[in-house]
Amino acid sequence: MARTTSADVARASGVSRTTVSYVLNGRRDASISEVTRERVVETARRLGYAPSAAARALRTGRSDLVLCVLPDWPIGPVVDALLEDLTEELAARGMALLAHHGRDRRPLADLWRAVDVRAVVGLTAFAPEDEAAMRRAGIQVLTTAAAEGGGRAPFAGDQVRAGRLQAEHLAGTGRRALGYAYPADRRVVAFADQRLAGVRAACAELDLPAPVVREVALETTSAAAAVRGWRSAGDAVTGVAAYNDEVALAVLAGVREEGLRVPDDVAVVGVDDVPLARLAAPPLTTVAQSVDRQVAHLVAQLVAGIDDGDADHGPSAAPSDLLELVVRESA
Amino acid sequence: MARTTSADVARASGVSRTTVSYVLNGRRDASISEVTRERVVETARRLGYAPSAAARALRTGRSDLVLCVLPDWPIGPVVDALLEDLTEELAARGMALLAHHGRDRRPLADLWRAVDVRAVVGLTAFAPEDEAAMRRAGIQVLTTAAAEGGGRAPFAGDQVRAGRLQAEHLAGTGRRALGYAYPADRRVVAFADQRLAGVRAACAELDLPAPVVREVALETTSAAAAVRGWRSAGDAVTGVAAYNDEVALAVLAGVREEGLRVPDDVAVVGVDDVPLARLAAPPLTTVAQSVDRQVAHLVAQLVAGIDDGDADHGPSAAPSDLLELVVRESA
DNA sequence: CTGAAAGCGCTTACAG
DNA sequence: CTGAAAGCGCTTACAG
Repeated sequence: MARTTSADVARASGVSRTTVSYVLNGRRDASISEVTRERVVETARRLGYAPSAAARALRTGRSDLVLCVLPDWPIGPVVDALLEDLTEELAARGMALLAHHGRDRRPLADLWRAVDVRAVVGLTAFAPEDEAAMRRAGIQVLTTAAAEGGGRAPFAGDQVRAGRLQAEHLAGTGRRALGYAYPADRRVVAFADQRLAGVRAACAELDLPAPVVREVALETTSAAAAVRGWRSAGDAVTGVAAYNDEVALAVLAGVREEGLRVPDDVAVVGVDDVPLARLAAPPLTTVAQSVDRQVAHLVAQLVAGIDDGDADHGPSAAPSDLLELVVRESA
Repeated sequence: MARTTSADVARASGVSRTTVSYVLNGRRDASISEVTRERVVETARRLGYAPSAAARALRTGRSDLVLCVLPDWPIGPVVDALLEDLTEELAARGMALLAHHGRDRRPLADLWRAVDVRAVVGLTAFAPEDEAAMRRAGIQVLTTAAAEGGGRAPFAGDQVRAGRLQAEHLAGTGRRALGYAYPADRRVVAFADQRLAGVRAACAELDLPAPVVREVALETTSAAAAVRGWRSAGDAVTGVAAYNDEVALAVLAGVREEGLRVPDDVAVVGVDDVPLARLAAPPLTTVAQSVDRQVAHLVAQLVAGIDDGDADHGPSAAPSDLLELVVRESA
């Protein structure tokens, strides 16, 4: 059984394909009689007619598909929320969003065999040749990735400031010798380095010694080893800034393992405020990132870029109140 | 600057579009001289030629795009791994995978305006009219969702058995009055109900009283209230099966809050074995699901369905060794 | 070994 | 108010 085409609908309703197209695309200029309109709509419904996206794209020269290329690091609730919101916003503009989950370094070129896209939203940086090729093909490219070495992370606000907030809080509660719990997951180094830079900068400004960096895997033994290292440093570390809440939870376990107490012996601060942070023993002090506001900001930026067709929208300044220290009991 | 077409490549290399098409699609039957072939390939590269997916799809009548419709519940590492593997497998077959993240109940029909797809993989059940429409349009539909009321979850192995394993372990360590910590997140009820059914079944078989079900949100106060409820039940509950590790961690916090000890006063078992499970205080006993094997099984099933074009592949039996109890200190 | 031509299903000036 | 016709860029019998 062949696919239903607009010609089928035209024949069945006794009009030309032109009229079918006008009716179904709601063009107001060509005034079609109400009777005809209804007949066409009804026929299309009855026949289960779905226009060919390929034919439309070929004819109009533009696609209604926006592709979102996901980053290499594990995607969490922030990206999830972003995708949902972006899907919604684009749908309101007649566009559809689909996400590419390939972790492979395979060039995007392979994808273009399967789909034509109107715009590509990168939550990660593109290979320069990929980006050039896309622009040459007339695809609009929006990247939220920071320039190499820039102070801004792909999104999620100002990572450097997150580290700064951690160190300032630790210093504010009287800790002078700080440790930094660096993540073992290599996919995440770009974030980690920026947060660590923030801790370093704060230490320098506050006349504290530079933080003692130790890698902490998500296991008690790894964390315990790090804790021993910190305690036996020249100045015994009394405050630890962790890359994120998961790492902070590992540090908590390591401190327990070593028979020390939090925050009396060692204070610990995380980043993210995951749901589990408040359930930790003791409840974790952390830097929360406002997902809602971040996402709203990003979506607005992307939609603006797509609306005016300007491919050169760099990331504009994020609202400055995206980060917030949540003080609980661990520091 | 207009887009580069196969006609441009043909002109620049002094051959016909036929030859360009043959060369670029690697058709062996039409024997093209090696010299010509190389010239065409080189010219295409130099011009940055990318065939129009729309034109190809229109002409061949088939698309190389496979769409994966994601479920309503929060996507975690399992789905992530699945998407990666599936992307890889399909790429090897010249197809591309893209994911749809819309949580909306908006009909899929809107999506067909933007893309033609070869197959749709549903990690969630489709509305009957959506599914019918897709099949009518010649789209292959593969669903991993269990039939309503069926014993198998969308994927991720046998959820009923996970609950069974929890209850059996608790009973095996001498607990007779069991509690069930039901999740507050409504998106996850399908899973929760199956796991709970497993706990119920095991209790019945072992001649234990039915489990006392309490909802537990991811907050200490909510969990503490549940713990009080369990302790004051007719038979004071001494073992709790939690929906998953996150909920189990909340129960741990609630037990602490009430001044009780785990596992001496109350034993707790989770499901999932998330990285944080081993970092809990005390380390969490849980039912691990082998992500790798699950994913491999699912991917094989889906790829088989796409390869032979048979849309009627029901979920075949999963390997039985997907679930494994990991005994740590909480039970 | 290579080219001219048809046709996939749509949209849209243009003519009536 | 509605229709006939062109053309988007490709692939593929078919002819040479």
